[in-house]
Formats: sequence, structure tokens, C-alpha cells
Amino acid sequence: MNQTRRLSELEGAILSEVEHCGQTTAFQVRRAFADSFSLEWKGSAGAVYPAVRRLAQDGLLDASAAQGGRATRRLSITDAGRQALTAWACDAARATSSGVDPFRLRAGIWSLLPASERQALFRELDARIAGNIEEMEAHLGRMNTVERPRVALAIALQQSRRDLLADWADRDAVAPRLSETPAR
Amino acid sequence: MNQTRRLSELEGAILSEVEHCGQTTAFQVRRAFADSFSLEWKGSAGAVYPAVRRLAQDGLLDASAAQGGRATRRLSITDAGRQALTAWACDAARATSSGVDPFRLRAGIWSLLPASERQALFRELDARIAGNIEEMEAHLGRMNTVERPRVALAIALQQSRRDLLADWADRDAVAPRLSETPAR
DNA sequence: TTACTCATGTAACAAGTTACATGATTTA
DNA sequence: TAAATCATGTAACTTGTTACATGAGTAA
Repeated sequence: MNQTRRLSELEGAILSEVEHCGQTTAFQVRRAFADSFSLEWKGSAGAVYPAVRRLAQDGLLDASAAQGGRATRRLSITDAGRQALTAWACDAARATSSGVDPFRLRAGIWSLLPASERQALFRELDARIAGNIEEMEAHLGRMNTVERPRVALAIALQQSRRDLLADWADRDAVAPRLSETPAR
Repeated sequence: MNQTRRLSELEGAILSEVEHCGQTTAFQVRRAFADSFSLEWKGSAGAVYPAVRRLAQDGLLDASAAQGGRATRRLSITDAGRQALTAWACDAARATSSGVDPFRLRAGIWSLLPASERQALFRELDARIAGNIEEMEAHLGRMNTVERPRVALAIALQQSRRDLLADWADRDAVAPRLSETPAR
């Protein structure tokens, strides 16, 4: 019962999900993560089950014992859990940090690619992003209150990536330093 | 010498840094990460040194032995390393994934907060973001070719967060469900 | 000579991944 | 009854974190 432990991002996401659903199982949380457009996690069993156990041990989740033959545990959030979730959600320092963005991280390298390769890459990136945005927009209407703002932000992110790609595509090539063809 | 191993994000970032500097040490890479505005890593020794060793073992980095009394290893990228870096940078599937964004993850919860708390939070978030943008813009001129586009994207991200906050602040409050004061 | 910075590294731990094991229930 | 799905979990592994140990050079 470590009262003042800081929740990890995954733990916060799990608490969010349980809070929103009122009553769920670890399995359904996993599936929600796997189906999500805005979450990076695969909902891997090896991450979710231990995290749920930690949260239950700390009294943030209530994991009621199985009632039938099936080994299902119904999860619900406790008052302490709601408080921890609020504290986690209101952690302004963490909320405003820029996170790990695979696009941003790679963007620094792209100017070093030969122009033709860079242009081809930019076209592929743009096509993928466009498809991703379309997919997200198509599902926006059917999303719940928790997922919708996340996806709205994910769309905004992807849109700003597209804008930047378009911007860069217009500019002249910088002297390329990486000439090998990627071994994909 | 696992030829076709996929690089982790940290390994890619390390290769980028070494490629850009031409000649560095693991220590300087660590410091570059710690000083970076766009990178989330602390440049922790326990991550960087093992990663450098892996990259050297795979023949992607050349770690020349110490020359003086000081135990410094000069790092430089090999041809195989340049190829691996290119492949990593051109991995379109990973580059276009939305990543883990602490702001986006929490945004789903904020609509459940009581209006007064949410407004206070939004003010704090906005102030922090504004400060962060200012800081990044102040340093933009002095940044190198690799860091600058990253920071440009980080600024775009922070700006879109601000826009969204302003947008949401204008709207009516949704029925709040979380009422406890966060235990900060 | 004291303290700071440069520089490398390890140990203990945290928390994620994949792949597998297990078994109940539902559906074709 | 065979297969799919629901459901929980563990084991081995990867890769990050903090905190510490160690020692060389440099500046007050």
C-alpha cells in the first residue's frame, strides 16, 4: 500500500480505462489498448496483468474474485484509485513534456538523405499518415469520451507532420551525407 | 554481428548523434541527450554505455581504444552503421506511429474533472507550454542540423496543444465525475 | 589540496515485449 | 466435436531508470 507512488503511464492508462468503463476485466482493458488508435501499447499480457496486480495491491483497483467457473476478475476503481488517477492526470510537468515521438526523432536525419531517397520517403510517409488520419476520422463518431480527445490530438499531430513534410518538400536539398540504400 | 537486428529508438538516436558529430565519446552523447530539448532520455549511463557496446559489437560503431591515461573511447560510425542508421530513419511504419504522448494520454481524463479544477489545470498547462516554446525558440538559432528539425516539430506539437487547450477552454463543462483534489 | 568536471562502467531495479501454458465457454 | 474466443497468467528477454564506484585531469 505505497500511498504516494507515482503511477507509470501504463498504470494511468489502465486506471483511466477502468474508471471510464465502471466495470471491466484485465482482458477487456488489454483489448481496448490493442484496438486503440491513440495508444502505443500492444496491451501485452506480460505488462497488463502485473500492472493490474500492482494497482490492486496498492488499493487503487478492486479486483473482485471470480464468481463462476471462469477465472474472470471484475475490476473497478476505488476512491483511492480515483484520487491517484486525478493526481496522475493533473501532473502538469509530465503532461507537458514532449514525449518520445518516432517521427520527430528521425526527422533530424532526413535532411542528410540524398534528395531522391528523401522525396520517395516523404511520399511514403505522407501516404501512410493520410491513411491513418482517414482511419481515425472514420471512427471518431463511435468513440467514447476518453478516447475521442486523444484521437483528436493524434489527428492534430499527424496533420502537423503532414504540414511539415509539405513544407520541407518545397525546399532545396541540403548536401546529402548518407548515400547507402536502406537494407529493409 | 547480428546483421539485420532492428535498432531501438535510443540506439538510433545514438547513431544519429555520432554520425552528426563525426567523432564523439559516449559521455558527450550522454550530455547531448541530457541537454536536448526534443529528446526524452536522461542520457543515463546505464542505458547509453550498454547501447554503445551493443552497437560496437554489431560493427555499427567504431570504439577506438583509449590513447592517453584517460579511459576515453572515441566513437565513430562505420559504413554498416550508416546503413543501419538509414534503414532506421527510413522505417516508415515506425516513423508514422503516433508514439507515447503524456499530454494526449491524459487529455481523455481532463473532461471528467470539475470545471474549476480543469480550468486551473489548463492555465498551468498553458503557462508551462508557453515557457517551453519560448525556451526552445530562444535556442533554435544555435542548434545543429540534426536537432533543429526535431525542435521545430516539438514546437509545432506544443503549439497544437495550446490551440487545443484554448479550444476546450471555450466549451461548456461536461458532467464531471472525478471530484477529489489531486494529492500532489 | 580541495573540488569540480571528464569519463567509464556496474548493480539493483522497473517495466515493457514476445511466446507460451492453461483451462473454460461459445459457436459452427 | 472441433475451433474460436474469453480469460488469466508465467518465463525469458530487452531495455530503460537511479544510484553508486572508480579514477584521471583541471582549476580555485
